[in-house]
Amino acid sequence: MVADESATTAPRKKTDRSNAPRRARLTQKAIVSAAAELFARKGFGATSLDDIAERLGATKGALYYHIKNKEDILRHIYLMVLAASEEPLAEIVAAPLPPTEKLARAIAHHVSVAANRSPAMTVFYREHPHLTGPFAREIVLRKKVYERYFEQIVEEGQAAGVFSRAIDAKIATFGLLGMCNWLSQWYQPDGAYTHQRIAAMFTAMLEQGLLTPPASPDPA
Amino acid sequence: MVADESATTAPRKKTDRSNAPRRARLTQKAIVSAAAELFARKGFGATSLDDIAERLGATKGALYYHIKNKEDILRHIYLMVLAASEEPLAEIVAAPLPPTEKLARAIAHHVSVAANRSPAMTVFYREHPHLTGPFAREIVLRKKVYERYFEQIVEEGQAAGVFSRAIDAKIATFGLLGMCNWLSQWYQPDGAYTHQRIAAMFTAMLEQGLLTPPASPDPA
DNA sequence: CACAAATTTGAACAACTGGTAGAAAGATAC
DNA sequence: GTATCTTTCTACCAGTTGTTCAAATTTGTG
Repeated sequence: MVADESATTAPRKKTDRSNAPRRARLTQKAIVSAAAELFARKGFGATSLDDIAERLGATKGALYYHIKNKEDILRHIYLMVLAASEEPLAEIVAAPLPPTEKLARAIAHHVSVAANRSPAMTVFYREHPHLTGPFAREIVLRKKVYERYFEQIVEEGQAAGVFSRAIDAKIATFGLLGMCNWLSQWYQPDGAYTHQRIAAMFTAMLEQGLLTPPASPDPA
Repeated sequence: MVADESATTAPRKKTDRSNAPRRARLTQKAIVSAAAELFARKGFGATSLDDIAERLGATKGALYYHIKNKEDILRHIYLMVLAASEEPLAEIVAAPLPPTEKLARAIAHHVSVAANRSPAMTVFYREHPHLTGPFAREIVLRKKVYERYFEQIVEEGQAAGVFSRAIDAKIATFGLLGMCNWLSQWYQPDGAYTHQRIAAMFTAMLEQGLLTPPASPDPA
């Protein structure tokens, strides 16, 4: 185990790099996205830096040239999710649209983020206890701001009379967010449903409900 | 702080042991429920057996008299959740009720489980990758069976014409389950909402939707 | 009291953890 | 070629992990 044939993996010396590049370039982005997958699958606490390095075909030591420490990787995952989420939603809320349309677009946006950044999203809603210091507080805050946008849309709809006041805006918001966020538990990119179709159905469910309209007195 | 008066519920065998036992008895149930809270808060991978033992005022070694190993604790958490969930739902589905009523009761049941067994539920939906072997497969199966009950209710409603066919039953099910399961992320037992009220609003949302009924042509 | 069974202890263990230091390799420019 | 800078590797540290186990302790019973 100690005496290994180092000749087998001997690094090619000089210029001839015509062969396939054995070693993929190690970047911060690659580390973060590899870590996101591992964190999503095994959890932050159970994933070691060795695991991450191995997955990238590198060694633990190399990681530390690109990242500060383990928590720093987690930080980058959170920033990645927030960067993809916040701005588009803020634009939708600010746009001059009827509440039903705002809700539809907001759901489409959120579902799309959840679907495309699936591992990072899983981590986002699972590993926040492992963030410490001021950054942890910042994330909680930004998450609340994000969720508040949805609540605003619901409230707007209620004020305009298009959404029922019988349902508490806060609970409605938690409900619709749960619906979307739960995607990360079952959505498969290569599955039978596109995220567009899922978003459309979620919107229909939330706006019209499951019940068929009471048999309208429509004489043929 | 350590010694609770178990005398109140003590089955009191023969000799009168009216005095309080100095050391709280270490039981499998106590271990599992303490572990559930810690797993929910810090994650399975980041929670050590020392943490669990310390919380119970015992030592790590003592745990092994009551449980086989760490994964065994997790197993018990899963069994606990399933035991509280499966049977009541099966009864609701089998009962001779209209689909809308079945849906309402199923949601009420599920929300109540999620609200009362909060830490265990959090663990249930978060730590399944840490289950290994045949037991892991069994859990996946039973979870699917459980979720299938909800799907059945939706399909039943569609067949009866009371639920719209425009919404895929599978997606509707994932949506409503997400709504309920997300509770574990925000529900606080001492908060402003009882789980009954939450369930009622979720049901209203899912059945009628958020939209106010189209202004009925109701003169006067 | 004694005696046995049930329970807990505390130490030991091998394996692994996140993190660090420094040498070595590779690339780039002169 | 030499010099410089970036990137990766090896080796190691100090601490923690899950697990085992013989010995000590507590408990129930006669």
